[in-house]
Amino acid sequence: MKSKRDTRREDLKARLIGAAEARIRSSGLAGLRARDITADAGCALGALYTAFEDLDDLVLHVNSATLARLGRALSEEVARTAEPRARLKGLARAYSSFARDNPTLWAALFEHRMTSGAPVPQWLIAEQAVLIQILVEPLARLRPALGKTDLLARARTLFSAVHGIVAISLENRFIGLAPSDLDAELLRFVEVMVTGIENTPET
Amino acid sequence: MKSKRDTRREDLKARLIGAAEARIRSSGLAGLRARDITADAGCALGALYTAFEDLDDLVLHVNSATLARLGRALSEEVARTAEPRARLKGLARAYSSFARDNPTLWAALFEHRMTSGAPVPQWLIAEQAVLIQILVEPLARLRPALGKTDLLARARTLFSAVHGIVAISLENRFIGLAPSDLDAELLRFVEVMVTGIENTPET
DNA sequence: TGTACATCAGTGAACGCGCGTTCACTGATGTAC
DNA sequence: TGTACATCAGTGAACGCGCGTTCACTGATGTAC
Repeated sequence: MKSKRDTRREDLKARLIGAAEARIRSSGLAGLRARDITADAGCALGALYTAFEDLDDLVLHVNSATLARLGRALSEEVARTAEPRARLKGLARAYSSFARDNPTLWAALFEHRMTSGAPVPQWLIAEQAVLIQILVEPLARLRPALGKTDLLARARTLFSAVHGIVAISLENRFIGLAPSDLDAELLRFVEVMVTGIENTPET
Repeated sequence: MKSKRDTRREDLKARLIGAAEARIRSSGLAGLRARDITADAGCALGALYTAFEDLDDLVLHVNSATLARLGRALSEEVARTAEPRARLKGLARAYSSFARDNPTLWAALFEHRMTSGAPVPQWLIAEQAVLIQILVEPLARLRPALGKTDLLARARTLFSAVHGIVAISLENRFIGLAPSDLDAELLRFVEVMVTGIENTPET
């Protein structure tokens, strides 16, 4: 059974992740400060460095939690819609909704860079891979003859394209679609993509 | 005619922009330092603040120069290929090449946020709009019946999607296509999109 | 169960430094006559 | 053209502060008997 120390430690970690998440939600990743987080979490500044490697490490854990929530949102859509075309459209809409509802947390997934310049750790990459698999499955049903490698490439392209459309629309820094037109344009886009993927001849 | 003062001033601005550009090219936007720039430009630290509002303002001017170079790269492709489908594919490839050849400058276009949290100034937005117009023209020839608003929406979607595919592939933080597969996948993608745009019924 | 000691999670003041921006100064450029 | 004065672009040392991280300390938790 868990020692009191272990329980406290886990509780501290959870409070720090929760506080960091709330701060990113309200002020964005760029406004994240160690002092704010620890104050919100009700612990000393130094405690952050006993629970996590450093601030980057904490952000990675927030991103992990965000990926998990995104994964749950997409899985709900999977449970809701079986037919491949409809499911892919639903997934695009779910992705767009998630990004719109959690703009700063979602942005942190892509904005965050390690201070040291180190690459994103493998365990986070692996968590991302799970999401791509959600796309592979309906694509495989649309193109049963396609090999694993091709399916993965198609899934990544589809994900990246949908992400680009959502990202450029939501940050209003570059010229993108007005948010009101986003979902309609996104559905049209996925429709076109899916039809294309179904009918494109093998290469 | 220009006074000696005006000439010097323009020269100073150009040197600062050049130095900042070179620094972003080699170390990325995050590594940009006022001291490095002015040292490279051969002027005093304070000179930066006589030539530009602040560091953000200088970065905006670098981004403007980058947009201009991107615009020239795309225009060359326009001159090379008239047929709409082939031109759109060529533009996607040119965009991907530009991003690959100028990764940090290209990334700065999307990464840079005003320190003050102010929005991107209108004059920069206007420079971006010109690039979207390059897509509108061939799309209009593919779908002559489509209205201006719809064409613009289609152009923005296409741009955003291509951008997303390139962006996620080039930053290797998120799961994207391997760079070696990028161009092939991009061409296939544009092919599918264009065919879809040609054939999708009016809404 | 109770006591004595050991450990170590958590504390928070202090460190250290990076870095954008300012400002009193000066020497080159421009103006007036 | 030449001289005297005015302007102001450019200088660079100094400012100021934000902020991640450390570390000597302490009190709560765990262990041994």
